[in-house]
Amino acid sequence: MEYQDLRIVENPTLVREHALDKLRNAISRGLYPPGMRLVERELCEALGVSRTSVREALRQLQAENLIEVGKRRNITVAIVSSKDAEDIYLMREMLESLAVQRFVALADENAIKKLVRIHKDLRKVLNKGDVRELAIMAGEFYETILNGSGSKVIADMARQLLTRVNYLRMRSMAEPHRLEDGMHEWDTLIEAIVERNAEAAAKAMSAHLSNARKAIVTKLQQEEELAAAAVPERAAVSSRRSG
Amino acid sequence: MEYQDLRIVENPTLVREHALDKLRNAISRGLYPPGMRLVERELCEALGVSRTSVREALRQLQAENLIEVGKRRNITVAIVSSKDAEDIYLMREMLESLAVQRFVALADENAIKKLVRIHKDLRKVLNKGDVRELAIMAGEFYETILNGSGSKVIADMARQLLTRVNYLRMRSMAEPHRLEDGMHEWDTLIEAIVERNAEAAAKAMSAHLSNARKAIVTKLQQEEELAAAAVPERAAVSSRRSG
DNA sequence: CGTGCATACTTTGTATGACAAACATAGAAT
DNA sequence: ATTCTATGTTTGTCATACAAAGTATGCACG
Repeated sequence: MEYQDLRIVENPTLVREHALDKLRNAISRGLYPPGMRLVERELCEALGVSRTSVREALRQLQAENLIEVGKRRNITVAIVSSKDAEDIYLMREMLESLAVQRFVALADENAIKKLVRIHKDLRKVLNKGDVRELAIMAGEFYETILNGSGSKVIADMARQLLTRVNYLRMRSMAEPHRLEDGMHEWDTLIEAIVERNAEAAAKAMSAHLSNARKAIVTKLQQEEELAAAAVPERAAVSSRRSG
Repeated sequence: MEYQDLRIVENPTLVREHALDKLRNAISRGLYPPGMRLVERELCEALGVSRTSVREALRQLQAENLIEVGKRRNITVAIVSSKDAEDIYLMREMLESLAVQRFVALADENAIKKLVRIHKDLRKVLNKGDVRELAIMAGEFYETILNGSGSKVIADMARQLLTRVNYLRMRSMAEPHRLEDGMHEWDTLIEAIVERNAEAAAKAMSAHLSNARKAIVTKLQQEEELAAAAVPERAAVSSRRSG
């Protein structure tokens, strides 16, 4: 007779993982906005952990492109340029349309029901106008699809990209026009998923992200032009006279 | 008048970066093969650096999916399953066909000449049959295209994927049949690039990676079946009776 | 006034040493 | 042979320490 596998799923949550999560969240939801300087000792205090752990977390954030190390070694929250955003959205388009295609092929009824539920909740929250909550739920929406795509490789990569543009997404949602459009695109997407039409679902996802890309890139370009006009040149070089 | 930017490009090569490079290379070229256990203190000795630096390097490798941390916290070189390999190659197909498309659109004569030169060298090395050197040059080939794609975001991601399957690529090249095919595919690709036919180049790249994918996935599946047959079941669970 | 220099502070990179917790190993005891 | 025990190994975490580089402060002097 065989013994069953009774092992407890150990979850001693490493300190560095905890720190990593906290920092990643802070960045992705804009609590630490792009360009903000991150000082190790301050992070230690904010997180209540040692420098060792903070530094290990920072190395992971660095590999995830969420922070940048300047030439003077100082660490700042990464700034996503309009060009970067464009490429990231192109990649999301490829990855997530593939992911949703697989989701439709693989998902059981429960997964689809979950998606439909999130979608309904989204509608409700939309009417309330709470952008923060909306962003979180939209995140759940994507997450459900990624989880159901059956590919850890693709899901991981898509998640990483999503995190990088999460702050931009949130700000983009603040514009009511884009929100309405996005909701319609989601409607189409959900419809295709419920009908288990993989092809249509992939197309819908692709269209949705393509539109989101255009909106965000346009907005970023405008901001970049404004910034360039306001500070004629060499703005980034002189670190002194910024205040 | 503007002051020129005279700053010296500082290159104090951080110890942790050095360690990271060394480890990444060791893994990607199979010196540390998949599944190998990595012990921090041994790495310290091998690299001649402190545990602090090794651990920071390990965190980056972890974020790059080149190593895995087991439930017992032990670190091993990541094993790429046939399924992972398939997904990675699908992503490479998407990314690198896009990259080469852009390369053709953007590249100056020099970049193209460089590519042609590498291609010629590849032919020569192919006849000599030195697989290691071949793999390195093929890497340069891809790297040149990625650098010329004009997108840091895409290039980074593609590089990361390439690193993950680099060991598999090397082993795949050991099979002469696949090598010949691959060379022909490269011929087609180079031809399209020289003619500055972006569309054709993208197609050629896609076809090449698709073929490479099939070859590698098939091979991996065979190996996995063999391994499964040799060790009936629960092989991964009992860490004791393996020796 | 502001120019220049000296001094003190800050931040990062790196190394060490310490210790607990989780495991693994080898003997010892039954 | 099974179980218990003592000992070693490995990782996770912290606290320090210090050098190098950069930044800020402040003072003296023409």
